[in-house]
Parts: sequence; C-alpha cells; structure tokens
Amino acid sequence: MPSEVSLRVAAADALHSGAIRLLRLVRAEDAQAGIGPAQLSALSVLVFLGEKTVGELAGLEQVRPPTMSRVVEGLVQRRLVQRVSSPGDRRAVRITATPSGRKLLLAGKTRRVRALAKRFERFTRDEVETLQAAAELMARL
Amino acid sequence: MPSEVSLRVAAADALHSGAIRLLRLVRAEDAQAGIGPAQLSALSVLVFLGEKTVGELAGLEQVRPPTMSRVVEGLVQRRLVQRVSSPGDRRAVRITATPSGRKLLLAGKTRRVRALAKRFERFTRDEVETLQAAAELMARL
DNA sequence: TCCTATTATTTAGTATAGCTAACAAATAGT
DNA sequence: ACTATTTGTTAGCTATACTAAATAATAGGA
Repeated sequence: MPSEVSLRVAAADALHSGAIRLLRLVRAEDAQAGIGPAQLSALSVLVFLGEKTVGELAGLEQVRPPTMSRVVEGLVQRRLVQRVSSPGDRRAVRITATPSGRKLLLAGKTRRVRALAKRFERFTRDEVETLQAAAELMARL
Repeated sequence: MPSEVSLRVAAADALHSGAIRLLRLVRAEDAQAGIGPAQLSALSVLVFLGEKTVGELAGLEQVRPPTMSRVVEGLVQRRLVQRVSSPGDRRAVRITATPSGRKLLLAGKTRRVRALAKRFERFTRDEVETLQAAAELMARL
C-alpha cells in the first residue's frame, strides 16, 4: 500500500504535467489578443480582482516593481487601463481597467475557455465531472 | 438538468483557472534554475522527448524558428545542449541535452513537484486521488 | 545535368518582459 | 523638523518574441 506521501508526489507530478499541457493548448488563442502575456495577465488581475497599485500587481504577478511599472505603461498607452491617484497617499498609483480593457480581456478568456471546452468533447460526462471536482480542489491551492 | 455543453464549459473555465493558479505557485521555484523560462521549457522537451531539430522544437514550443534558434544558442553557450549535424540532411541541426543540461532540468522539476506535493498536504487521500484521476485525463488532451 | 523551388536555419532589427541599481517623491516616526 | 521607510519610476542590461531577409542544402523537373 503506497504511502500518503508517494501518492501526493505522484499526483503533483502528473497534475504539473497536465497543467503545462492544458495551458500550452490554450496559449495559441492569445495571439489574437494583440498584447503580450505579461500585459494580458496583469489586465486579468485588474478585471477579476479590481483596482490595484503597481506594487500589489507586482506581488501578485511575481515580478519586481520596475517590471510591473513598464507593463502598466504599455497598458496605459493602449488605453486598456488608467492610472488614478490614490486618495490619502500621493505616492501610490491605483490602476483600473478601462471598459475597452475589460472587453479585450473577457473576449480573450472566452476564446480560451471555448477552445478548451471543445477539447473536452472527447470525455464522458463522468470524466468531465472528475475534472470539475479537481478544478475546485485546485482553487484551494 | 444542465446540458453536456454547459458542464464542459464550466469545467473548462474552472480547470483553466486552476491550471494558472497551480503553475503560478510552482513558478517561484524556477528562479533557482539560473536560466529563463524559454530555455527551461525547450530543455525539458529535449530531456523528456529526446533530440529534436530547431524546427521541431519551435513547433512544440509554439514559437517561430528564429526565436528557437536564439533560445538554443543560449543553451549551447551554457553547455546545457549540443548541436549535432543531422546525418543525411546537412541543413538540419539536431539538438541534444548534455549531461549537465539533464541534471539541471531534473533538479528543477524535482523542486517544482516537491513544492506542489507539499501544498497537497491540505488534501485528504480521496481528494488526492481525484487530482490524480484528473491529471490522467488531462494527459489525453 | 542544370535550373528552380522548397526546406532548414540563421542574421538583423524591433518590441515586450524580466532583472538590479539608483533616484525622486511622499509618508511615517521619532 | 529630521530621518528612515515606502512607492514608483528611470536607466541599462539580458532574454524572449516577432517579421523580413539571407544562407545553405535538398528535391524535382526540363
């Protein structure tokens, strides 16, 4: 009987490979977005979590503040986000998605999800339910 | 009763988010590798799938040949891969991982999987089995 | 055989994305 | 009021992505 630890390691290994495979599949859809992956990912944070400072965005995206500062600059130039001065702390700059930023991001996400859902046609209903259950567990990571 | 299609779309959406979350968690481990993500990913292909030409690598990594040519150049300079002229077609260049390339990649992958397995401690045995089952389905994507 | 078209890769030039170091501006704490 | 900390940007380097164009080898046909 395999130990808890080996089961966890085996599942971690398999799921790691699976996640890489899955995101590789959907990545092709992002070419149509017209912006790079860093800008897309930062925009996604703003759309789904609401306005953030440059420093908060950098922390969430695991990059350094100067990197995020440039990413935001690119998004500002494309009119996909806006810089808003923070009330009460004039150092901080709050970043919010504009309506066109929101629109661009949601369209891209829809393309990704639709492409993935099409791939899921190969699975039975039970198998899709297993994937759904696993996804809910992954949300707790 | 929800249709098959809506179940697939819901699962695709949830699993897409889960995969992003999972890879974001393990990405922190890659800082120790000392090489960038493109080089790491190309090296991974060479270690797990065996030798490939520049064009084959570009196709697998979804980048254009000039991009992969530069990525390979970086790996060559770090002595992590070797260029070997193809027997029978002197245009093509076969790329193979060196022993130190293999070692670097496997160490990185071990770090990633170990970090993920540690996170899995929060799950019950049944939950880990659900993740394992889902991972096996994802391998069929 | 020779000529042309195709294929495989690299070079050149540009944009995006990552880093560290250094700087400016504002806030917080004595 | 002075100093230290925090927040963000600028500058300069490397890596990663693209297209266009060049190089070299192979394949196919007259």
